[in-house]
Amino acid sequence: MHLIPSSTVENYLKAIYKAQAAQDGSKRLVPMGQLAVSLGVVPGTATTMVKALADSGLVDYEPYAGVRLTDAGQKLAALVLRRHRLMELFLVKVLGMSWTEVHDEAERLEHAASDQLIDRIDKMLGRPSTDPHGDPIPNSEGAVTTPEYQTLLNCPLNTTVVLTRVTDQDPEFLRFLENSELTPGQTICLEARNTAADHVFVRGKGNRPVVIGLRAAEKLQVIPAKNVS
Amino acid sequence: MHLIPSSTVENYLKAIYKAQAAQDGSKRLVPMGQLAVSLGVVPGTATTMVKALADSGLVDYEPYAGVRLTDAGQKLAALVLRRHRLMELFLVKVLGMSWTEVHDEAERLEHAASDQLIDRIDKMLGRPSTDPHGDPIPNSEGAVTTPEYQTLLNCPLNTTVVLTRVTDQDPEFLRFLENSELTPGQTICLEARNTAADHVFVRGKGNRPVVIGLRAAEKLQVIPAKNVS
DNA sequence: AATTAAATTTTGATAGTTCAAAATAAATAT
DNA sequence: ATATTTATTTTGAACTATCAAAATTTAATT
Repeated sequence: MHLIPSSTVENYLKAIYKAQAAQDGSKRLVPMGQLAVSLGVVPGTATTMVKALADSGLVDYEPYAGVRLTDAGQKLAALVLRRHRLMELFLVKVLGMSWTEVHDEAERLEHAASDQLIDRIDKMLGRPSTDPHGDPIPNSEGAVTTPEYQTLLNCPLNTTVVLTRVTDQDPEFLRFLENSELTPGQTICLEARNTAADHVFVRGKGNRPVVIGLRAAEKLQVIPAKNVS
Repeated sequence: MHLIPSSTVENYLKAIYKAQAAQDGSKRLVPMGQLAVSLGVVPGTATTMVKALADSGLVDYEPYAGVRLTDAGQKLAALVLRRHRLMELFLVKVLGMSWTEVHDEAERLEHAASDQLIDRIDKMLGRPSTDPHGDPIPNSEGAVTTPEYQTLLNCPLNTTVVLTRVTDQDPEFLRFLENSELTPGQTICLEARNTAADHVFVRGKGNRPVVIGLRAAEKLQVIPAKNVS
């Protein structure tokens, strides 16, 4: 019944949260198989844990259908993401680590840092709203406002846009972006999109043209250059 | 046989290390009961874990006698202490936390921080040799030089000395010291020592006289004021 | 030396997290 | 609608870390 939020529990909640966020607003159930894959465990393990989470009231579980966070689970997950993202930004801003490599470090520290420490970091960074990848940072109550960005898949052509968020944490991918001058905050311009060829043409800051596949293009979120906040 | 150094393993090694350091140089065996108490577990638990540590070659274990770190165990323990102490200093120096409260935070972070992060912190702090409590910081090879300080129990009377190390991490005790202006680095003077009354008289910086018991006095380590390094 | 007391080890159980493989349910294809 | 594929759940087992309580060993007393 009463489960102390261990690292494992926090990771399950986080994975469910991200899966829900990825599929739309929320509502829909996350299938067990997908959850198991994202956590790197065998399906049966996910079933077992999810049943325990359901007993603790952190998720709703429908056998053979999937899981969904309850309000309590949602809040807890958001607080884990808050710790993770503030930690990432801290590692970049204060310790000078590369934004391409902070993910794994933060992945471990997020379970060890106290709320007090996190709040201190938050204050030191000036209560930031996004992390180095452009992911929104939930507040200390677990509330987040996730702006609806366009991606390079659906944004207008030949318009100046600002690269705002990168939804993939793979260091290799991030290093590629860095080498291509496609980093969050950069002003870029989508010059062509070819569905048949499965690629898009982006012109980055240094006027450098880069070709990337549609799968990767979808991971780059942008806003029109005019309403930079 | 091959045991991955979990937080638990690291904590056992650290506890054995500290017990050895507390009783003298090393050599002698740490009794199981003492180890169990310092880790907050039941004696049988300590026995079980220590046998596993012995199987991994991290400790020498003699039934009914006690444990002692092997060279491998010693090195690992020192590296955990390195992480802990650098983390403490970092929390104080960079995040502005109080030296009286960083212990528990570091206790958790020391198991999550990568060597890479620790080295970055080490560099940022200028490769410091001691933490906020005056405890020496092992180098990245696990080597430490632990100076032999005197304590308020055996230092000369009416001599100016520098409070150099405090060997107790209890926040309440540390806050008492802070309120009494007895913090590491302060110049103080031991004006009286009374074994019968179980107390000593110290005059701190602001000329403020403080009386403390011998048990507490033993936790305050000092060096003569002249050879401040 | 014999007895008592204290410390240590064993034994049996439990909780959390995981896997492998068998059983079952749901979805898809024939 | 029946068979087959795919996804999910169950079952049985393992591993880590722990405790309670019984058994044993060592140390201390009488």
